[in-house]
Amino acid sequence: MWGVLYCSRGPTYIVSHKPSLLKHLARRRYAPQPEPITRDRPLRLHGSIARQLGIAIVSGRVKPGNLLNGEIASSEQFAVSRTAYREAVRILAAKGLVDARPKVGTRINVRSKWNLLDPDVLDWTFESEPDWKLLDSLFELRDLVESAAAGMAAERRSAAQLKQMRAALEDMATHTLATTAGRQADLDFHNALLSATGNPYIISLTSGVSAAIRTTTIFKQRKHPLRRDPIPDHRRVFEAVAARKAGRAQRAMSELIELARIDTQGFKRVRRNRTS
Amino acid sequence: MWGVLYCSRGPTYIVSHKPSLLKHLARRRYAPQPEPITRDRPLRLHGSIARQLGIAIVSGRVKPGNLLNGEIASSEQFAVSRTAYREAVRILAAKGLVDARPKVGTRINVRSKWNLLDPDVLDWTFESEPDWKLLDSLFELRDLVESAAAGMAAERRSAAQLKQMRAALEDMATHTLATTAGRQADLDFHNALLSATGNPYIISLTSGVSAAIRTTTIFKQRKHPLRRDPIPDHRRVFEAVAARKAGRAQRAMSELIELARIDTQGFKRVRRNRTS
DNA sequence: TGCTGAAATATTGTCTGAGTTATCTTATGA
DNA sequence: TCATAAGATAACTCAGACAATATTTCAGCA
Repeated sequence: MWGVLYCSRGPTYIVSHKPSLLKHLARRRYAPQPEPITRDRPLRLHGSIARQLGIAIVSGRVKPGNLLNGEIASSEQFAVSRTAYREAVRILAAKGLVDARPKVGTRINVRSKWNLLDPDVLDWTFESEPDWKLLDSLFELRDLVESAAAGMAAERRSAAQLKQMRAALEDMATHTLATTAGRQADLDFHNALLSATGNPYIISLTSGVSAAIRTTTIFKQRKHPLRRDPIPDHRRVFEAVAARKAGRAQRAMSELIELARIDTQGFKRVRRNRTS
Repeated sequence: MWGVLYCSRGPTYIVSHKPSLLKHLARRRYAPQPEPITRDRPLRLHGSIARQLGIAIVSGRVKPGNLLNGEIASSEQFAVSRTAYREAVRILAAKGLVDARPKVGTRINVRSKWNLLDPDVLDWTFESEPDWKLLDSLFELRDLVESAAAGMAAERRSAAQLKQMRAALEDMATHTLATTAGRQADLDFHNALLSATGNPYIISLTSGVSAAIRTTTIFKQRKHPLRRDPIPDHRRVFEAVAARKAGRAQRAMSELIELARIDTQGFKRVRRNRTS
C-alpha cells in the first residue's frame, strides 16, 4: 500500500503506510542523498520535519502565500503525531518562514519575512544544489562585513587575540586545508579575528555566514584542488592586524574572500556586479 | 494562595494559583508595563512564554550553561500544559538560545550560539532598558551595512525603485516624522533603497536591524525632540542614488545613520570607538 | 437594497496522561 | 585500567479530547 507523503503539488516522497517504515523515512528523508557530512547529533522527529518543510519552502517547491495542509492531514502524511508536527511548525514560524493562525491555517510567508541569515535557513538554502546568484549575494555580504571586521580587529585586537591568530595561522601552515585539522585552524583564525572586533553582532553574523559558505564550498563543489595557496593571504591579514593597520587589514581580507569566491565558483562566471 | 512563577534565581513573577488568573498573567506578563506599543496580534501562550524566557536569557537573568527547570516543573510554574511550554522551548531552540536533550535537560547556550540578529531576539534584547554598549554595536553594524547598501543601490537601482524613493521622500516631507504616516514614509524610503541593492541577504539583515533600532529609538528614549531635521540628509542620499554616485550615496547614508545614533543616545556619550 | 450583528464552522491552540527514546551515571567484568 | 552493560532521568512522542479564534454565512433590520 502506497501513498504520497506531504506536498500538495507533485508527489515528492513516496512511502508505504507501514508505521515503522514511515517513521524511519520521516526521519532520514527519502531520496538517499549522502548525509550532510556531519550533523552533531541526529535530528529528532520535529527537527527533521522542520528541516524537510524548511527545505521545501526555501527551495521554492512550495510558494509564499500558499497554505500548508492542515495539522491533522500533515501529521498523517508525515506519519507522526500532531504534537511533533506542530513543534516543527513552531520552529519554522520562529525563523519567519511561516505564520500560523487559527481558522486560517499555516501560511508560507513572503520571502522578505524570512530570517535568511538564520543558520538553519542558510543550511537549508544551500542544502541541495546552491543557487549561484544567491551564493553570490551571500559572498557580497560576507565581503562587506568581514573585511570591515578585519579593519576593526586591527584597531581593537588585544595581545592575547593576536597570539591566538598567530597560533591558528601556524596550524594552518603545518596541516594544510586538505586536512580536518587544517580547516579547524582556518576556522580558529577567522573566529579569533572576529572576536577581536568586540562587536557581538558582527561576530554572530559573520560566523554564521562564513560557516554556511564554508560547508557549501568544501563539500558541495570543489571538484578541483585549490587554485592558489591561501596561507600567504591569511598571513597578509594577520600582519596588517598585528601592525594595527586597519585599511591594509581590510583590503587583505577582501582579497582573501575574493579568492574564496573564485575557488567556490570554480570556472563559473565570476562577474561581481550584476546588471539589474 | 501564592507562589513564585518561574525563575530559580529571585522571585520575578508572583502569581496566584487560581488557574484562570494564572493563565491571564502568563499571557500578558505580570509587571504591567505599557504594552510594547504595537504587536500585530496578541501572542499565544507558547509565544508569550518563549518571550518571557527569551527576555530572561538575553537580559542575563539566567546565565549560559545553566539548566532550565524540567518540563514538568516549568510548565507547572508557568501554569500551562507541558505542550505549551515545550513549544516555547522549541522557539528558543530555533533561535539558538537553548539546547534541549534527553536525560540532560534544557541548557542555555553560550552567547556565541545565539542568533543575535533574529528579529525576536533583537526585540527581547532591547525590550526593557537597552544596553548602551550593545546598542552601539548594533549601530556600528547598521552603519557598515546600510551605507554599503546605499552605494550598491546607487549603482543598481532601477527607474521604478528611484520613483518609489522619491515618493517616500515627499511623503516624509509633508507629514513629518512626528506622525505615523511620516514614519511609515521613512520606512518606505529605506525599504525601497534596500530592495534596490538586489541582495536579499542585505535586505533581510538591514530591515531587521533598523526595525529594532527604530523601535528602540522612537519608543524607549526620545525625551527630546529631534535635534536636526532629517529630511535634508535623506534628500542627499536620494540625490546621490539618483545620480548613480555610489561613493556619495554611501557617505550620505553614513551621515544619516550617525545622526540617528546621536539622536538615540541623546546627551549620552557618543564616542564611536571603544578602547578594548 | 444594504448594513449590522449573531451563529455556524474550520483551523490552530491547549490540555492530559501515558508510553518511548536518548544519554548520563554507575556498576560490573575483563 | 579500560571496556561493557544495567539503571535512571530527562526530553521526546503519542493519542484524543476540548478551547479559542477568525472567517463565513445568514438572519434581522433600517
